[in-house]
Amino acid sequence: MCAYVEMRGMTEKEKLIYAAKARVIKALAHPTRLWMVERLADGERCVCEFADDVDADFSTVSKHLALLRQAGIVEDEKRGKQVFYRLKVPCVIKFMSCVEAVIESQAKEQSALLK
Amino acid sequence: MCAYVEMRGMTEKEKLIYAAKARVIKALAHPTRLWMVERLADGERCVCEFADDVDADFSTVSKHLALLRQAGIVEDEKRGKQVFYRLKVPCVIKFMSCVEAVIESQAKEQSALLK
DNA sequence: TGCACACATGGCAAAATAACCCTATATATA
DNA sequence: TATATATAGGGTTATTTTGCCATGTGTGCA
Repeated sequence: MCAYVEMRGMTEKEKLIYAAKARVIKALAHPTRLWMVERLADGERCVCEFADDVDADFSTVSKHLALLRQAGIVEDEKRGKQVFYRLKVPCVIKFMSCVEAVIESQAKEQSALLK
Repeated sequence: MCAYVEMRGMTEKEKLIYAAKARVIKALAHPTRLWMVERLADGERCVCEFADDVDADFSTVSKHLALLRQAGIVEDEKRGKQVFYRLKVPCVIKFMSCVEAVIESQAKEQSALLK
């Protein structure tokens, strides 16, 4: 322990809150799920559309979408034989530009090293 | 496969991009790391401050911070015996309000079920 | 010079995740 | 009603992540 004044431990309530937040973010932390979320920014899509586009088993795609639904990021609606998914809280899309900023900052650093 | 017109598979380049994005988001997808990132919004902190606050081994805290650094989210600076961490791309903080919105949306739904 | 502190890192075991295959369910359609 | 289609969910295995311990490194101080 270091000799510091202002100590502020993580309370029990905070632990629960941050676990919940991490759970939402974790749902976005997968290439396929991230891609699907960004596609949903353009409007709803059914599972089979994703299954065609993504190079993965149908059941894998279905499970990814289920995970996003459980996290509260998307919602689904069954119409006929198909199930359509759409963004429930569209603000998640806005975050992507920041993620890109992180990557660009990294890239800039990397290229600076080569000089 | 369903009978749909507009099919747009994930290109190889997109796979790389989304893997990179997911890597950044994954760095945030942990309760302890998330908590540390939010604390850093108030200014830099040294590792030992976190170690005092977080209920985990010192080495665990150090590894979490290393992971955030490798993801390009924080940067560190050694001053004397201590290493100080600070946010490198502060926009990540703005995302938190959206994550909270997701959780509130979920909570609202849950309580609606009880009526 | 030697010691104590602040961190980082390698190794390891447990836990969580991911992706496949297979089966079950619901809905349109013949 | 039988059948094909669209999707969900269980089971299993491989991979990744997590967190602790032990150890190594650098820095200030006695």
